[in-house]
Amino acid sequence: MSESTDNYLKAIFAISQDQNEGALTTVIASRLSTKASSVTDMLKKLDEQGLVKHRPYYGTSLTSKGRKQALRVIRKHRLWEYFLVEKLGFAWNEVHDIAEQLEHIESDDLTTRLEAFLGFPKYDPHGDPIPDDAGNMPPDRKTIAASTMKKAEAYQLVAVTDSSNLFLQHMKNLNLSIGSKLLLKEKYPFDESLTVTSGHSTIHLTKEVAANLLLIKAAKK
Amino acid sequence: MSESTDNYLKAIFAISQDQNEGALTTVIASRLSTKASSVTDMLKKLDEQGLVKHRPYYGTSLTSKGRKQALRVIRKHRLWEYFLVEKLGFAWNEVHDIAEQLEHIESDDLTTRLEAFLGFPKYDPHGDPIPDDAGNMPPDRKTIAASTMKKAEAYQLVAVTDSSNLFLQHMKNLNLSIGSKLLLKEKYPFDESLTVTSGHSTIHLTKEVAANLLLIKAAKK
DNA sequence: GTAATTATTTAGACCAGCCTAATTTTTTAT
DNA sequence: ATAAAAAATTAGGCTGGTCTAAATAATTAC
Repeated sequence: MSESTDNYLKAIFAISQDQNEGALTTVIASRLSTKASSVTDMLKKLDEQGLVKHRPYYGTSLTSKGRKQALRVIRKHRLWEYFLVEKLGFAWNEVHDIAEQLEHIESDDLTTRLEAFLGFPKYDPHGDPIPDDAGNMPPDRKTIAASTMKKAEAYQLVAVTDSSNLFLQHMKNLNLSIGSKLLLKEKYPFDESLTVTSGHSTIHLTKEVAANLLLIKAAKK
Repeated sequence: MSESTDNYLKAIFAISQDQNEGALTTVIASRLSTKASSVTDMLKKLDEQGLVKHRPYYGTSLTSKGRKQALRVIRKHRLWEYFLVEKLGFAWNEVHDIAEQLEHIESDDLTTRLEAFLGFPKYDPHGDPIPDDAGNMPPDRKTIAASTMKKAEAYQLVAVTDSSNLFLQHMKNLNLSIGSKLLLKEKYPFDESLTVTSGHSTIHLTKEVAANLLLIKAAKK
């Protein structure tokens, strides 16, 4: 399993996640910043190895073998992100590229020891679930977008839907992070923006921002 | 800088360490388990990049740029080894191959944070010195081989000269590890073996083993 | 239903890093 | 000093993964 193989499997997994159904060649290409012809070549090889099922114009999907491998890589990526933030003190918007390298380290023993060392975390610093050794995701948290917050209810920010550095940086500027406790203060129907309080500060969330923040109801405090 | 480049630089560095003077092509080849012709190819490229100075039949040596890069890789390798043993609980003879992968992760920020997280260790689990950020090795400890131990003197095992898995495994069987406190009990001139005590147990060291154990004088206890 | 657009594949090439086989250069032995 | 041995290099080829340019297939627009 080369690093390139891992990256293709991860990309196909991610694409099949949000847009349901198979991943189109062009979509894979754009996600991996590569050319469609390269993707065609590679998919042929992955298909031969039994990792994906490739059907032109319809989409490529992972076989169970491919999905298992993709989950292994995602597991490693998220555990390392957790390590980088919780143990080494990185800001959560700085860790992606490093985790992108660490996820390719091969050693099951390392992965299980790392997981134990970290205290068996279930979600990474972006709020994404960490698969267990068998590839099972932790139970879903019933999250709501910040845009649907209600007054007099306490919330906790547990995940974001946009993990781009641009958005992560914006959150940092707003002084928001995973774990922040939020209360709705005001809603502005005109532009669908809202203000919330987090601790002692008040934060204004535009419609675009609010849509990307996932919350759970929290014990009032 | 590719992983392959790193590995060549490391190999040349290590060879120049023990056998003084430049590394011969065949020696590099055998150390990297590759063929002499491949080494020739690669040395040409490294020379063009200003990382090594290659002189046929005489030996290849690192330029200061090459040495700097080699030390960066060695630094990462040894910090990761320390991490694997001290934080993840690996046995010290299990960590080499994993560190061999981790050493190629690119991020100076990661390296400095890791170093701080580990408490600025000066020696790795095999007793090898860890270069600092600028490539400086910690001050030499004046070690002696176990074969020159004297009675009524307390010693501590701080390093080994053979880091092969075979030797490391043997040490584990003997119940010896870095940090062990040793006292000479008896010397047997016939086969140059000796017996030492470590805590409450007595250990018999053959000539071959004793030559590979490096000790410092320790406070008596 | 034909034309235009979009998606995909093929053909041929490149690069890093490795290989084998053959050859050349240097060193060593006698 | 010459022959044998050792060290190094060259020539040519392979693989994985990528690319560009050209060709083909499917979808969509009208």
